[in-house]
Amino acid sequence: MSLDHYFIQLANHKLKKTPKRIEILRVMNSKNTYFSPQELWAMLKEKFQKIGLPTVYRILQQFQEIGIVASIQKEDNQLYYFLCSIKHSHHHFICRKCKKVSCVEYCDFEQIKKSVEEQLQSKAETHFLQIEGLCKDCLES
Amino acid sequence: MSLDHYFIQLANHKLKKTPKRIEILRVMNSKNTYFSPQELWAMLKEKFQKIGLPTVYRILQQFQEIGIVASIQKEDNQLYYFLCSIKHSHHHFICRKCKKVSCVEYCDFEQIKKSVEEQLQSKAETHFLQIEGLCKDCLES
DNA sequence: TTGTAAACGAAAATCATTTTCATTTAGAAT
DNA sequence: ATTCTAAATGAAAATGATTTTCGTTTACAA
Ligand SMILES: [Mn+2]
Ligand SMILES: [Mn+2]
Ligand SMILES: [Zn+2]
Ligand SMILES: [Zn+2]
Repeated sequence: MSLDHYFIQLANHKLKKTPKRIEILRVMNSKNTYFSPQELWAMLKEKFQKIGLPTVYRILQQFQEIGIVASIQKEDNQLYYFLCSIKHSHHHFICRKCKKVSCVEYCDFEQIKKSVEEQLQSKAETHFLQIEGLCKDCLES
Repeated sequence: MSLDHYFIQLANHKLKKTPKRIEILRVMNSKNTYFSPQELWAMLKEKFQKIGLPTVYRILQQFQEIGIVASIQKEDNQLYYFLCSIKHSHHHFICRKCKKVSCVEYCDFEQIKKSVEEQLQSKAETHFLQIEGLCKDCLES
């Protein structure tokens, strides 16, 4: 996706187009993988003489708030973000080898919802689904 | 479920049947809700004059390793555990009001797996699904 | 009853994440 | 182009959950 798309979102939410934000977007947009704040920080330190880790955390949080990044859940309970501008509820496929993240729009939750509600007599309101495996590229290599 | 079931698992894995372990099992077995280590610690402090937080963390980890507790994922990225002895892959329904956790054995993942693998030409290996809503009791009250 | 590995508590360490606050900067207004 | 100001940032410290260390205690088998 074009960086301009993200710049427009920044403007829409009155977030300034700063060098740090631009670089984070550039790095994240160069690969479709998820990143930890520390990883991004390490990459940004190669380009900027001064760059604080809190800045990275802040920017990622803001990007999540304005809906251009999403986070994934890992066993280590740390924060991982990736670019995702889809607004409606959907899910993610994550390659366990290369960390690539792909959006999964298809999900027939109705069956499970129905089963849960019947068996437990409860109301299923939301669901979180994350799929892991090997992506096309990693399967081939 | 009877506490004896858990005591047998302790014995099977050569874990001693200590007062702290017994009490954690008793507390967790008294409600079908999830607990944070800190919550359990607070409850245990009422019964024991001396009880360290690391003990609670250690016991919960061990219980997870021997397959009598499982953990849930929350937005705050902290650890939450609940009693669950089901060995095979399944999912959980969590009541957002009372924190009750129910196991969900039904899941037709084949459809999504097929869709993902076709569209992304990837291999879907594992999936994590967590359902949130209101349980029977909380719906009624 | 005794021996011993396992369990435990206290204290400190670790480490990811957040807060504080003084300084700098993007971008709008002039 | 210059000025102004709220937003953005860095440095340092704080926070808070979780883990490690290590000396003492305990479960339980012999
Ligand atoms: Mn879904
Ligand atoms: Mn499933
Ligand atoms: Zn891959
Ligand atoms: Zn409930």
